[in-house]
Amino acid sequence: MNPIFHALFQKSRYLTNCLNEVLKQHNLYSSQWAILYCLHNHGPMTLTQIWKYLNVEAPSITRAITRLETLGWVLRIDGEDKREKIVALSPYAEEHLPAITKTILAFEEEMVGALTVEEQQQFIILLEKMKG
Amino acid sequence: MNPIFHALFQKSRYLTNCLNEVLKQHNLYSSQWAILYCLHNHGPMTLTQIWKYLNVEAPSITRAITRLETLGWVLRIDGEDKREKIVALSPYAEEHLPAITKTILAFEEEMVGALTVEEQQQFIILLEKMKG
DNA sequence: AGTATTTATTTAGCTAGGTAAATAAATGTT
DNA sequence: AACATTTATTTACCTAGCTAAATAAATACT
Repeated sequence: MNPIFHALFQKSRYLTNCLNEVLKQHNLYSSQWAILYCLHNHGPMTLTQIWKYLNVEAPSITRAITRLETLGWVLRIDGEDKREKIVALSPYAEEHLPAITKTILAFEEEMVGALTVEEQQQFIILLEKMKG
Repeated sequence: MNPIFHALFQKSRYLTNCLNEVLKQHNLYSSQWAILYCLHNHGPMTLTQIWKYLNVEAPSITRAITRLETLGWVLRIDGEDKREKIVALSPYAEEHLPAITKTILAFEEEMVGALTVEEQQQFIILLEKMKG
């Protein structure tokens, strides 16, 4: 097997584990944070907007949102189109996001700090080149 | 969030999904194939050797081996040290591995073919640079 | 208007990773 | 030899992705 795949999968697992470790102090998992971050940038979104943006399937998002709702991070609001549910950050989330963002920025600096900006760009270009 | 992480996680998911798709014709999942490939290269191994090599936790391997055993791909043999179980490829696996390897090589060529050898090396170097 | 199709979300059930704790055999210590 | 510690595997249970199918609302068609 091409070592690229082994290396890529392994680093991906490793980084999500690290991210989960770091997010423990905020009682969050990395996938939950991805959603909060998404909502923070875009404002309230429908489930469909979220899963399309994050590039995962709908059921994963349904489950994550349900969890985030019971934990008090997000609110589910009925849309005008009664089929869709709009998801928004709760005041609790708004309040805590700055501290979490700080944690994340430190984490990213630690993980990716050894790479120059050019190397980071190069890395993404190479990633994109795998299967067009 | 640094786009590197988003891109990395996403490509990792995408590639495992593609790999699963391609392995369907052999009735295998990517994680199962990783173990078969490992055994093919190293010969019979203990569970501990396998999970250390693949860099995952022991319970994931226990589960996968149990599944591979009931499907007839591997055999579990008691070691001299009665605590450890030695895992070996079954004759069935030995028989089918060449065809599977062929499938995998074609898949890899498709996925990584757009990258030159230098780019592939560069990619791995950049991956390694993330968190030393 | 009534029916068929599409779209948004959810449910059920699968693989695949993780941690924590249980079990059983081997090894070390006194 | 008896007891404590370490090591290998397993079990139980969690997150997190996936597909397939169910449900419910909106839209299109005739």
